[in-house]
Parts: sequence; C-alpha cells; structure tokens
Amino acid sequence: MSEAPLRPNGYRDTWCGEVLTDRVESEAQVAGWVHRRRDHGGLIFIDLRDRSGIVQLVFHPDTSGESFELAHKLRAEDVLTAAGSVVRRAPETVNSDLPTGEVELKVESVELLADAETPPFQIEGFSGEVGEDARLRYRYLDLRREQMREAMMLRHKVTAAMREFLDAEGFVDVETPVLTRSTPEGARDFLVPSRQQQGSFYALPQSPQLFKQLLMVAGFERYYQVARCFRDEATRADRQAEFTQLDIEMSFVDGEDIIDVNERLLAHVFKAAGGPEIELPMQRICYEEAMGRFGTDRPDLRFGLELVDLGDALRETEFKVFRSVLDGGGSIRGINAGRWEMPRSELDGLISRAQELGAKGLVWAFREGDGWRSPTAKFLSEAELADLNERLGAEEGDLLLLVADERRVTDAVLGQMRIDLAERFGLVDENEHKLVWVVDWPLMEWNPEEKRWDSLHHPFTAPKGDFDPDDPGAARAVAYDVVWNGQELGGGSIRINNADVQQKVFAALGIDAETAEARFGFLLEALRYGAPPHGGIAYGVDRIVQRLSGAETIRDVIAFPKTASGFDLLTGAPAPVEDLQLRDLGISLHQRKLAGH
RNA sequence: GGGGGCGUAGCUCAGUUGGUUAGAGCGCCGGCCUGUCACGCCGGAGGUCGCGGGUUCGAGUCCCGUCGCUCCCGCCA
Repeated sequence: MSEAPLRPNGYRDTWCGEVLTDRVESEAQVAGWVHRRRDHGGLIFIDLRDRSGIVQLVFHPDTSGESFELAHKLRAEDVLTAAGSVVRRAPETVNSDLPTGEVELKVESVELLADAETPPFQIEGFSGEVGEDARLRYRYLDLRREQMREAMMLRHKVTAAMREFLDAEGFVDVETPVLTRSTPEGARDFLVPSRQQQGSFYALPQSPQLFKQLLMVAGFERYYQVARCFRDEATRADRQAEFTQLDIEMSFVDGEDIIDVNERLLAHVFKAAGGPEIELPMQRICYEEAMGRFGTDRPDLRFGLELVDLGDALRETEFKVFRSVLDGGGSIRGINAGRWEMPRSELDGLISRAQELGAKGLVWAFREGDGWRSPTAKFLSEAELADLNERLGAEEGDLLLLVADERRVTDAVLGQMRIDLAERFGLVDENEHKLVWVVDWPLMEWNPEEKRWDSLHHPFTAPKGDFDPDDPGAARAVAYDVVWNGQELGGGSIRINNADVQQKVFAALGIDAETAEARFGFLLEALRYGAPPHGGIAYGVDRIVQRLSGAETIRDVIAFPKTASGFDLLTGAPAPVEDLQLRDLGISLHQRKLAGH
C-alpha cells in the first residue's frame, strides 16, 4: 500500500518504506520505532520501522558524534526521529530482502521522542509464535507485528471496497441503534440495564434486521451499514460474541436483483483485497441438492466424497440396526472415502468422531471382492452388499462409511466427516476457490426437540407464493446464502412486506398474536403503512477478512478480540462495578464474586 | 453445560522410572567490536514449575480440586 505524501513537520517528511533509490543524494527525515539495533562499537545500524516499512539508519561518529552517542543508548521499540542524507549502499552491502535495501539514511541528527520498556515479546523475532495470552494482553504491541498490521490493512481494504462499491450503486449508509429491544428468539442477547426505567433493559442488536426493514418502509430504497452485532453465545475459532456485519437492504427488487448486485460486490471486494478472481455469474445449488450430496447447507465443492442414499438397497434388510432405523422413518446414508489404508485404531477414532457428532454408531467397511471386509458384513446379504457397493461406486479396497439415523443426523454426521476426511487425506486444493449460492430454501423446518416449526433464516423471510399455515414445511423462501469453500460468507432473503402474511408466519412459528404484537408490533404496524417489496443480505465481515488473509482464527483479523470465555485480557472486561453504579440501576446481586485472575 | 489439549525464566520450549543445585535458544544487562542487516565474540542476571491441597523420606514429575488459555460438541446464522 503506498502512503499519502507527508507534510513536513518537526518529526518527518518521508515514510520509512519510501526511502528508495529516487531519494539518493537528497535529505530526508523519518520517524518511527527502533525495530532492531546492530551496534558495532564504532558504527551503529538501526532499522527504523513505521507502518510503511523499514529503513536502515547509519550512525557514524564522523557524521555526528552526538547522534552516535545517542544511538548507543537506543533500544528496541524506542520512538525517534532522525534526519540525514539518503545514500546509496555499496553493492556488497545491499539487502535484497528489504524494499529500501539499496539505500540507507546517514543520520546527521536524531531525537528520542519516547523511550520504550523492553517489550514482553519480540515484535520481530524468530523464536516461534508467541502465545495468545501475551499477544492479547499486550495487543498494542502485537498489532505492531507485520502479520497483524497486514491483517488490519487488509480489513480496511475490504470495508473500504465495500463502501466504495455500494456508494457507487446508490446505497445509503444509515446507522441504526445499538441500544435496542430484546427479542428472545435466536441467540442470547447481551442486556444493558436502563437507569431511567429501572427493571427494564436494552439489548445489543444481533443484527440490524428490523431497522433496515423499517428503512425500506421509510423509502430509502438502498441501505447499507458496516454494523457491529452481538450474540451472547460461546466463542469459537471463527466466532466472536461481538462481530461485524455488512448489512444490505433494497426495495422493489426480486431475488435475482439482489444476487446480481451482490455478485458484483463480491467480485469488487475480492479484487480490491487481492483475493481469488470470481467468475460471474457464480455457481448455484439448491438447498435440497446441497443437503443430499453434501449433508450441509454450506457445501465445500472443492472435493468429492459425496453422500449417497442407501435406503433403497436395504429395504428388505434383516440387520436390526438398519431395520429399526428404516422402520422408524430414518435414513441410511454413506460415503465412499476412497482407497485408504487405515488401522483399526483410526477406524475406532472415526466411530468416536461420528458419535461426537451425534450418531449412535458408524459402520465401516472395505470393499473386498463383491462383498465387504467389515464387522458388519455378516449381517448383510450378498445381494445387499453388492447393491451397496454399486450405489457407492466402490472399487476394490475402498473405505466405505455408513450412518443410519434420522435424516438430519445422517446428514450432519456424514457432512462433517466428509470434511474431516478431505483434510486428512489432503483432498483440498488450497489454491482452488469455489463460491456458490445456495438457493431455494425451505421457509421452515420442524424442530423435534421443541416440537415446533423454526425459521431457517429468520421469521421475516417471505414465503414464495401463498403461505399455507396448515403445511408450513411445504413453503419455500426466496433466500440465498453465499458459500466460499464450505464457509458461509453471507445470507439473505426477500422479506415479508405485508402485515397479514407476517402474522400468519408468526403464528406458524408458534408466536401467538399477543406475543407478536408485544415484540414486533412496531414492525407489523410499519408494514401496514405502505411497505415496498424488499429484501437484502448480511455478510460476516470478520470471516471474509479471515478467509482472504488466510488467518487461522477470526481473532487474527480483529484489532481487540476477546478470549474463548469472553474476556478482554487487555482491559480486563468484564469487571465488577461500583455498588453505587448498581444502585443507580436498581440492581442488586445475589452474590458478588471477586474479579478473576 | 460437556469432552480433549496446554500451563516450567520476559518469549518459545526441553525436563528420563518420583531423587543432588530445574535447563536450552531468543530476549535482557555489562564489556569488546567501523559495513551489519537473525551482526559477531566474552561475561552476567533472571524461576511462587498457574494456584490450593494430598500421597511420599523426597513432587516440575503421581493423585484430587481450582483458575486461565485453546480446540471440539451443545449453543449460535
């Protein structure tokens, strides 16, 4: 990234990274942090770093005795300004690893602007990766490291490209409240107690969903926001309780309009961020097909190992495990993992993994002749084995994995094992990129634990055509998720713009009229005042940047992230508050724990 | 909420079957060094082995508990 020109002041007139051969024989003043010092006794080199890069300073006793004396005392991460002449290095002293390696600054004057204590870890070291505790506790030092600086710069490029594109397409950036209303559906809310209305609470938004719909009712037509969102749920490698969403909504559009503008948005952002080139139009796959072939609604299309339905081959089976599942309306599905040797202990590991994922068990087998080498082989007839082999496309020695359970379990287990196996067998080409729209979603799915219908996206998603409250499972949605190599980048839908339809959908979801009125009355009311057809999408900005940067965790692309247990190791949040503060809020605690650590 | 891994010097780690005074590299401090760029050489300081309890003649090592970090399941779009 090239830097904007500097207005010369008392500190500097040149970026460290821009002290290049075109400046030779001119004067320059630079400022920054001492990256490394090499003191030869009679000659001292200092690598000076600012955000643009590194330049070598040379301190000669003959050039400036005073500067030379000071240079002796400089230590890592001291902040200084140095002025002198830019000189070309002798050919044998050129450092080809450094963009500025053909030149150096012969220092004539130097001033220490701030001295630094010895950092708890080396900003630029070679003794391996620094532990995350230390990095988070001293995040401002961690952010000085090249990898973090580049991640944050990339993040900036991504959001800048988003804004640039959306601005050019006529989208209006509108801020929506952070103190808003709790809606107990979905994830747990972060609550904020109200001082003026004691006993009442704001909630931090899980997304600006309802506000952006209201902005459509308000006639803004095209809205976007880079919005902070909050979900009080467990953190993961790719999840933080506090995260950033690119939120978009449009009026007078159908699903194709939204997909069109978003494909161009993604292409623009990927290009600006140096990501993989996106071919337009992007591939699409319908929900049913994704679930059928990959067992997931966010399929990674870079490798095979597709799921195969095996119920038909086992219709007459007498094997009790399969029999009872089929009789109970469940499914038997399998994967041909290909020809891999695997010792018994690893096969046991696969069984454990399947159980961890929710299966009761896992059948493994290697094709041998027309039958199987497997503990399960003796329970199946020759005809059944032959049929299974054929359906799985099994060749001699292929490893076959079968799960029998409810369809949602077989999909979840095999869908994840497919990914595990691909990683383990090295089937994923990291240079290949597959972006795909998953379309044609069901509007709702049956939740057997809670014995009710749940929205697949959210309760504001519009049903395609007329909605039949007696058969919610039949309803489809104009909904679309965009998936990159098996990870969901964003998803959206056409929304309900009619209060009657919205009420029917609430009712089907088990939200009675009274509750709907209490929680969403403002929305229902707004929909009665002329709500245009509208729809939109939301992206996980952190995840997009994580994927573009190749970072292992989402924390590496967030300036000040929290730990898995929600702690901010830098500031010590969350922390107890003064009794007086609680009294103001009318809150009393059952017990007070002392702050941890 | 559940399961796995980790916790030893400022940082990254080693530490055998439970056995004398707990080690290495980097960093740090002091000295020497005029072309280095992971500068080099010489010397030095630095430890609540996460915390608490237990077993034992003896615990970094074994047991129990607890705290923290992390990954996974649940949860979460």
